[in-house]
Amino acid sequence: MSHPYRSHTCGELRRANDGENIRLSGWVHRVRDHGGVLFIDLRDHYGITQVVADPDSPVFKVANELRAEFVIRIDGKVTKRDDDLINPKLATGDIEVFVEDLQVLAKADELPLPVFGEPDYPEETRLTYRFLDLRRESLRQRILLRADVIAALRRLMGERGFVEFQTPILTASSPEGARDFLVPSRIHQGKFYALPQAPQQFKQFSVIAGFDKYFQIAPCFRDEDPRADRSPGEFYQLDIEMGFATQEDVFAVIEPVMREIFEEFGQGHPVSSSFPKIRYRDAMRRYGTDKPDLRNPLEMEVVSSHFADSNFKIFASLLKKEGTEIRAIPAPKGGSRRFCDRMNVFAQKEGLPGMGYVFWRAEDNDIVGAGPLAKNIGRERTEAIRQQLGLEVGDAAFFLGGRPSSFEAFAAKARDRIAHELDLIEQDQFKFCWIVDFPMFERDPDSEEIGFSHNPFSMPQGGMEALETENPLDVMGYQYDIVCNGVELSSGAVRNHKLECLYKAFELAGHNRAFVDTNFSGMVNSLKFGAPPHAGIAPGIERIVMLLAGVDNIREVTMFPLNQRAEDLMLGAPSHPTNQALRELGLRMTKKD
RNA sequence: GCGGUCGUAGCUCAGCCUGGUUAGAGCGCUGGCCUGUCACGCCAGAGGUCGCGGGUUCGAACCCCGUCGACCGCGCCA
Repeated sequence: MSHPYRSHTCGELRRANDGENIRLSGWVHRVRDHGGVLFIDLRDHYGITQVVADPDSPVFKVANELRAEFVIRIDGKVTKRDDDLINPKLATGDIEVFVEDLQVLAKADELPLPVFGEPDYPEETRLTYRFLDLRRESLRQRILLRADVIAALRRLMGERGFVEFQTPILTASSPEGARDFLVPSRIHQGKFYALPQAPQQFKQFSVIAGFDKYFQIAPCFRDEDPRADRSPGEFYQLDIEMGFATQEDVFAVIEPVMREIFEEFGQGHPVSSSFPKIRYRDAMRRYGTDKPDLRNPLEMEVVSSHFADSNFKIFASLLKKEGTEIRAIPAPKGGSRRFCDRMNVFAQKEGLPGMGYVFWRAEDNDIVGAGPLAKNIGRERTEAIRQQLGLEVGDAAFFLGGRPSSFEAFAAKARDRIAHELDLIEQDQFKFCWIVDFPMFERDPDSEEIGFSHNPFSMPQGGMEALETENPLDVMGYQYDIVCNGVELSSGAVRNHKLECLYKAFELAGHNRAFVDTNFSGMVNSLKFGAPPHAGIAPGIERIVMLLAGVDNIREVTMFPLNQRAEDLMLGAPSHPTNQALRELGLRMTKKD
């Protein structure tokens, strides 16, 4: 036996190895002690093999001392199992190994976190003992899935002529965007680096430098509060930028990459054959959100005309104000008072006064709307609404009114809730779409001032001419999001590579040239020396893997995540610096009040 | 910064609404028994400041106030 630890792995032995003398190393997954005979499930990266010890074995006594997660090396003989003893759940279930020698390579204390059986454990424990958590099959498989996805992305991008570059981690603070992580400079005391929120500027420089197709599995750092689908601190993007490219060129690259990834790793669930393009404005109107879940078939419709000057005074008077409308969420098969009341209560819990509804039932061979709202507006208007929404007996519709911005967020939730309750969500598939034509500018509701609504560096549709002649609020950008099952996977844009046009865009957002020159000097400079038209996108890696793995928490697809309070419980980060470190950096701590 | 939910054995949870003997169950752990299990089985045992502090009460896991923590959400994330 030449190797000190193993001749085979724990996932390798088959019936064909019957009779061989072999050596295995691994963790004691589980011991089943029958007094006279002892079964040890031995586990390594590759699988589990059943090891058997009986009183005839020279190491029977040692085997009796084994506990969960001991690391051992065994020598033994592979034996074919009798037909009635085969374990079909194990890849190695046709055989077992009779142990002849056994060495304990490392003992294990009583476990703070069991590996076998994977019982639910508090996340704090799982993060403190992440190395144990990672021994558990389900987390382990998700981390391996992530690795496979990243490897496939590299392959797919490479096949398309994209070249992977590394960009700086110690870089400059960007005045726009999220909070930066700052790193103090020792050489320049009092100055700080910032960790990149994304390699946004570097990827543009790459293309401006003439590298036609850039990509990177890029680490991004943002000091913002976490959510279930948003890790505190750091995350990864498939960062892409292309020279001489239009919006359509970016779509043409990303669509097949996404489709291949989701088809290969998506548990066989079907993937949209084409990715429909939905204008931002239409998405907000139909779904109340710019990241619609297209597995949900419900679409809102504007039904203002049916309520104008009607006897439903709340809506009728509402509609007299500027910028208001009434929208209906159809609810096929939701036509019971019970269901409608439940949704109304849901609306009230969400802070609305309520949600009006009509439901339709059969009456004397006729379809009649029921509910207080139907009574108020009368039979004709109720019927017109039914016709518009294409609803039948047994269906219902819910109504929201006011300025769209005041109810759209709730409408999106309600649409989601209604579809879930009525079981209308199409399960087990990936439905993609593009959201396009985002507005370049928006009016701040408080200050009334016009600012960028998205990325200031995006190319406005219509270019300079549009900026000079159109109402800024009507100008749209070449900006786009890719959305899958209601999850925003990424944003992208055609970049504004014309300096004059960039100045003009900032001017409309209330910033003069000096502001742009000061805050974006690198970008401004790069546009002065022959910047090609270019465009890009950056899908979030974790979001993709979450969808593929079917989990709704980003920490379930991250090997060593920070907790909700942005702490590393294993290594104790963040931690206090030493006085010497502070001195070298020229920093002094002050007390927080 | 704000809101919601939760906090009882190492873990998952019951008990709390309606205060009253010794706070229970399953899993895990320890010991014993068991020669074919693979979620092995059987017997026994250890293990609790009911998150913490205060209040009400003759009496608090239970009611009230405060506080700490976890998770989820809002703000934030161009």
